[in-house]
Parts: sequence; structure tokens; C-alpha cells
Amino acid sequence: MSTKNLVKIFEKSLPRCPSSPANKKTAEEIAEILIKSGLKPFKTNPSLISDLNSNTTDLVLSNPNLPINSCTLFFNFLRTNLSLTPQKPNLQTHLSFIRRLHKAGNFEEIKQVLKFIVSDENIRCPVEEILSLFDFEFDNSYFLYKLSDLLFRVCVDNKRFEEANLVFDYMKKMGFNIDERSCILYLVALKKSDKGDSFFEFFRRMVNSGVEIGAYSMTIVTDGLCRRGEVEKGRELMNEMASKGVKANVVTYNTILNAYVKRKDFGVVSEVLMLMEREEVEYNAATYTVLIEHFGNIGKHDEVEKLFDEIGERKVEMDVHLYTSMIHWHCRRGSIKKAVSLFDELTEKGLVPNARVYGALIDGLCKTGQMEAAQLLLKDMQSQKIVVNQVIINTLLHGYCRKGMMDDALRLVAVMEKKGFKPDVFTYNIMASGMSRLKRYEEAKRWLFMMVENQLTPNAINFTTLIDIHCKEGNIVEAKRLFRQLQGKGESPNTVTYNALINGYSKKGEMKDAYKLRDEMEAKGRIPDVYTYTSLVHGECSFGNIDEAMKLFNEMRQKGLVPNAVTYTAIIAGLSKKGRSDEAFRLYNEMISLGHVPDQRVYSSLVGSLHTT
DNA sequence: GTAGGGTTAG
Repeated sequence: MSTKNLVKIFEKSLPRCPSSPANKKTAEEIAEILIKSGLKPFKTNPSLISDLNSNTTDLVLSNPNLPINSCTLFFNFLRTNLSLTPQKPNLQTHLSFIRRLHKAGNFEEIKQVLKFIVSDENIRCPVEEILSLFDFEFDNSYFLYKLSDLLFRVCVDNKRFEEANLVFDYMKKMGFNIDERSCILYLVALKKSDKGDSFFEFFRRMVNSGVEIGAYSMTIVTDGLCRRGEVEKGRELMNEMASKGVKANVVTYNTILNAYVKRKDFGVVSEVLMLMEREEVEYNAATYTVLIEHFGNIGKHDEVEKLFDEIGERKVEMDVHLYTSMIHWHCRRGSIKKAVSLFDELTEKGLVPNARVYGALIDGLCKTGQMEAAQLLLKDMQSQKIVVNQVIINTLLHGYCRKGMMDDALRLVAVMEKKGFKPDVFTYNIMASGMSRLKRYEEAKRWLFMMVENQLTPNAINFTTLIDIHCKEGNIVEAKRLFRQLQGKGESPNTVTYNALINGYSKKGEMKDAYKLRDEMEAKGRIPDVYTYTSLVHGECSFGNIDEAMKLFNEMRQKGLVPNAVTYTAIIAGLSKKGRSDEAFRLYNEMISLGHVPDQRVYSSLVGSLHTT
């Protein structure tokens, strides 16, 4: 294309930058200086520069005698010395430079220049304009394809999603084979940017535009849907794509599996596993990670053991994720020794432990009350230069609180605050419930109030803790008020929240209200659990209604709920108080046979039962 | 340039 035609186009498309004719002499002089100075910084006299316009610049950049490095030098000079030149480098200048770069085969640099065009405030112009100029400037269709692909990627890199769409349309119109890999970059960027389901819409466009789709991009979209809670839509997509010949791979299946596991949709998990078997998709480390969590959640510990064996037999390559889930599972089961040995194994294998593995193990030690060991591990972690984060701190705090070591907990909070840590909703809750457990109710409430003062929004768990504190103090009115406040926020109280309040009413003997709440929770789909029944049993027993208590006791067992030590203690006390010694002893034996450990209260009740007629 | 892991309430 001749310069004359280009000028016409520029006049039409860029009315804001009127073109003056090229000054051939100036262009030649500049080229000469550039050639002479080689790679040394470009130096020129002000009169030459003041004579520059975009057409003259264009002449310089398209001068075949000028080496590409000198072009680059000159171009960068223009870009970085805006105050010296009368006219800023415009679109024409950029495209001229791109043409030179193309001849030199330097696509990296072309991408950089496109980035300037797209994102530089001095040059920015609508992408339609850029594309229409592409057509005029470049007649090599492969290069045009490469250029638009690069432009597409540049738009994506700079989060110019609308513009990326326009480039996509352009490529489609031009009949280019759009590269799936470029689309993947767009999908990932859209998914990260939290722009609703735009990634899904774009995927549809990919499919409709004949982009060759593979499992990779399908998985990204499936995962995006799952994270938005639309797991079914994700599965439908898998099926739809399968009918188009795009097979899901192990990553796709892991994505779906994980979504169902997190949603505790246990039935579907086995369905997906069967599908994997039928499709002969082999499990990898990520699959095992998800499955250990799944079978751990539903208490199928023998299944977890089986998975461990399988991992060993199949020589699955273990990674830190898998170790973490195994360590976590052992900790949950209380086999801290096994957890520690897995941790050692991990480091021996040369894998690098991170904050999460440390977190899992520290939690395990805290839960078994081994605070010194937990502290040691924290020091170890620090010596490995692993950043101690909020989760680890909260884990340790919880450990101290569980043991009633409030001074240690307070000290740790103080130390961490000095280091710039901000307590979060977890921290405040841990501290409040720690205080509450020691009946230090004023301090407990203060922690939760401090949380609000520090601009954090209390969640349902924080509310539950506060409700429980008020119930324990006997202030059921305030507890009830908070309960309604929580409902008013649109957050529905869960089983634990209901239980806290039911326990409060039961302790006061206000059984009518307690039962009313029990009915309300059932109506709302919150299933009463052992805690609900234990509170009610305890309430009835305390106020002498042993028959009601026995009715509840039998009802809960009919529902498949297993009474715990507290339930037995309450009912044995209730029976004893009424002198129903035989029944009390029968339940005592039952309690023992179930492995519960009776405490002093059980024995004094039983002894008392013998003195009551 | 796709997936998986650690912390709070009775």
C-alpha cells in the first residue's frame, strides 16, 4: 500500500491528528544520524525533531537502509521523549514500526508495540480502527492472522474484554482458524475477573465459531460453572461436548468430583466415580486428594485406607496436596503419630512443605493437646522461612483456648498484633468461645464486640457464639433478640444456633418455648441432632418430668441418633432423682458398654438413687 | 494455559 493512500485513511479515521506532508529531507537526515550512531543513544538537534510529523516518522521507520535495532532505538526515543517532539507517535507510527519488526521476525517486540496501542493513553484508539488499518497496512494474510491473534492476546492481558471480543469477531470474519490456546487465556482471564458467566458465553462463541475445542478449555469452563454453584450445568456441558467428540479428562472429572464433595452431594460422587471407571479415566494425585476428603467426610474410613493402599500399589506420584489431605485425615482420626511420619516422608522425598501442610499438622497437635509440639513446629516453619499466616495463628489460639490456656492465647494475640496481624472473624470467635468456656462471659462478649468495632461483619457462627453466651448467663431475652436479628439479616440460623437457644430455654425450664423452637427448626429443614435432644432431655429431667425425658430419649434413638455421655448423665440423674434406680443402673451399664466414660456426677446420682424411695 | 490441601460455635 502506498503512503499516499495511507495518508487518506489516516485523515479519514483519525481526524484529531491531521497529517502534514512528509519531509523527505528530515527523514533522511535522521536516518543518517541513526545509522552513524549505531547502538548508542539517539542524539539529535532540536530543529530536526521539531520538523517531525507522523509521515516523516513513517519514512524513517520504513527506510530499508536503517537496521531494525536503530528503528527500535528511534521508536523508543519518540515514545519516551514526548515533550521534545511536536507530535506524539500515533497509530501510523506504531504500525510502521510493526511492519519493520515483522520483516525482522520479532514477534515479541510486535506484541509490546500492540500493547502500547491498546493501553497507552496517548495512542489509544478504538480497536475497530486498529483492525481496519490492519487490512490496509498488511496484505500477507498469515501475518494478518498472527497480528490479530497477538492483538487478541494483548487485549486479554490488559483486561480489555470488550475489545478482545471485537478482535475475535474480526478473526472470525476473516475466516482465520482461531487458536484455542489464545481463547484459553481469555477464558482464564474472564473467570478470574468475576464477570458473571461471561466465560461461559465466550465458550459458546468458541464452539459456534468452529474453534477446535479440547478438554483443556472445557475444563476451565466447567470449573467456572462449579465455582458459581452451577455444577449441573457443568455436567451438562461435559455431556454436550462428549457428544461433539470432546472427551473429558481426569482434570475435568476432578473438577466435578470436587464440586460435589464440597457440596456434600454424596450420592452423585459415586455416580461420577462409576462414570470415570466406564470411561477408563485413571485417578491421579488430585483425584485421591478429593476422595480422601469425601470418604473422610462420610466416615468411611476403611474406604480411605483402601485409597491409601491403592496410592501405594499404583505408585501414584505424591505431591504436597495429597500429603496434606492424608495428614489431615490422620489428624482427624487422632493418629497424630502417623501424621507426623507422613510429614517426615514428605520432606525426605524432597517435597517442600508449605504453610498448609504445617497448618494441618499443627492443628492435629493442638487437637491432641500437644501445644509444646505445636509451638515447636511453628518455630520450625519460621526457620524454613515459611510465612506464618492468619490460619496458623488461629489454629494455635484454638489449641490454647481448648486447654483453657487463655494467658498463652492472649500473649500470642498480642505478639501477632505487634507483627501487624489483624484478628479476623475466626480469631474473635475462638477467643470469645474460649472465654465463655471458662465462664468469663464479660470478656467473651467483649471479644465479639471488639470484632464489630474493628469493622468486621459477624457471621452466623459469631452470632451463635454470642447467643450461647447470653443463654449461659441466663439472659434468654437478649439471646432471643439476637436470634431474630440474625434471621432478619436473611441468614438462616443453623442447627447449632437453634441448639444454643433450645439449651437456654431448657435450662430455665421453659420447655414450651424449647419445643416450639424444635418444631420451628424442623419446619425449616434443620434436623435436630444429639445436642438438641440432650438439651431437651436435660430440661425435662431438671424439672422432674422424667417420663417426658424418657420419651425424648427413646425418640432420639428411634431416629438413629446415638446418645452421648452428656445425654446419659442427664437421664441417669433424672431417673435417680425419682428413685428409679433399676432403670438408672441399666442405662449406666449401657453407657459403659458404648465406651462412654462416666464422671463423678453419674456416680453421685446413682448413689443418690438408692436413698430415694 | 485446566483440578485437589490447613482455622471458628455446643
